[in-house]
Amino acid sequence: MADIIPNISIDVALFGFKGIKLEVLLIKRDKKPEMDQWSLPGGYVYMDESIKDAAKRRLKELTGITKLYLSQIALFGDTNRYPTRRLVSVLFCALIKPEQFKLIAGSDAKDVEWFKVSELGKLPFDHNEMINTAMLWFKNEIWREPIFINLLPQKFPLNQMQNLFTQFLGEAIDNRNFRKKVISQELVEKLNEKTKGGQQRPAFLYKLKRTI
Amino acid sequence: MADIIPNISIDVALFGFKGIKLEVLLIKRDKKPEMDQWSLPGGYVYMDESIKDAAKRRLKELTGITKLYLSQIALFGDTNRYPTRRLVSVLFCALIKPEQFKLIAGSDAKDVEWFKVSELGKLPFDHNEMINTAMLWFKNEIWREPIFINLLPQKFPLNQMQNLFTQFLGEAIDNRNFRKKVISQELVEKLNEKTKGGQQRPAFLYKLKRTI
DNA sequence: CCAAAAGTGTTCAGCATACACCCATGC
DNA sequence: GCATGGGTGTATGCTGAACACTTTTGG
Repeated sequence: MADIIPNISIDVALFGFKGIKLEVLLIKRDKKPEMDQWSLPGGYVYMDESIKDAAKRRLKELTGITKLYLSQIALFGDTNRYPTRRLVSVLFCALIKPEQFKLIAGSDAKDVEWFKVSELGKLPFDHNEMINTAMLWFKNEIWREPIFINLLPQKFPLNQMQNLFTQFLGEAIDNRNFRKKVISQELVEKLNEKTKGGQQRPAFLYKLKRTI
Repeated sequence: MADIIPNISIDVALFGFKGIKLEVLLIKRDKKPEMDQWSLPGGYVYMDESIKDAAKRRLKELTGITKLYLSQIALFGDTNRYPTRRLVSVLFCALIKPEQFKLIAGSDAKDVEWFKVSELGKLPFDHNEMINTAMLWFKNEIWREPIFINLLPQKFPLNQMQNLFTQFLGEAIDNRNFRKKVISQELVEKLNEKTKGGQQRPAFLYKLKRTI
């Protein structure tokens, strides 16, 4: 069980949403190369473990969560993507509700934290490209399989959902059309509750009718 | 240049079309395991070569063709997919016009031949699953990016094109709707030529207006 | 009463689907 | 003349896109 595949790694882009800006989980590296830099959490694959199982394991180590939507997005195989040796990496993405778990900085991380996707600086290796690839992938999937709904809390106003969609699509959405669409597709169900404590008119809360 | 990445391979599903049935290229293995079995052509990745370059190189070795649409489809990473050691394989697909080149059985193949996709038997390893995955991928892509048009010869009657689409989609297509669609999307252009030598009414030939 | 966000309907165009018959040729 | 595949048009419904104003609350 201790043996790892020497030239393959996995990286996990874990997205979360707390109502305003889409965020991605980064760890502060506690090993070389790129010691102390913030980067996507990665990991190796054991010899007797499938690639996907390695990603699941890594995700569990980070969040404690086991049952989760996890999708293989792309393969990064350029010769020079990793400085010290030839390493091919498989990118996985997952979407979580940050409220549901507590971050755990594993043995190879000094720290772990959420960063707003729109405010990221330069990350080590090809990790910026990985995040861009993931965002593009979500953008293409967004109406085919609205998996991003896993990011939303149990109850939420529709404007929050629309805000989330907007960030994936990278462009404005007409709110009337948006409401019609999510209701006609039976993605959401209206509740008899409203938001409280805002400075403006309270909004009805909705819950998801589907899970993926 | 001689060193290879020990736990990664690529496999190439090369599709061709001669007017009737969709075909896939298989080689007769000249090495263990599965000696003498027909299987997808595969190969290893050199240490100083990107994954995609390895696929391109392998394709060139098989067909002599260098400029070609080549797409990474999926990763096969189960622990037991290869009998003698842990091997993760990246599946690539390409679509070619069989008329344009001559098959070359490489050093690790006793023979190389086209097989009708609909008539394949059990292949070694997970190669049946690979072909199914590729077919499904094409089915999903078929109208978004009609790459399969690379399979068609320079000039072809529309019924041949429709036949090809039908095989990818796995269901019948209404011929009036099909014609309207490919013409309105400007995929094809009508020529002033007709088929000859058939037993029935000659058909107008078309050529592609787009390449991908 | 004012600022701020919530909420609501209609129209239009384009596209996918369904559907059945006549045409041109070789034999 | 008949068998075989080639070729054509219309009507309908759905979906996505565009578009502006009224409502409700807190301060």
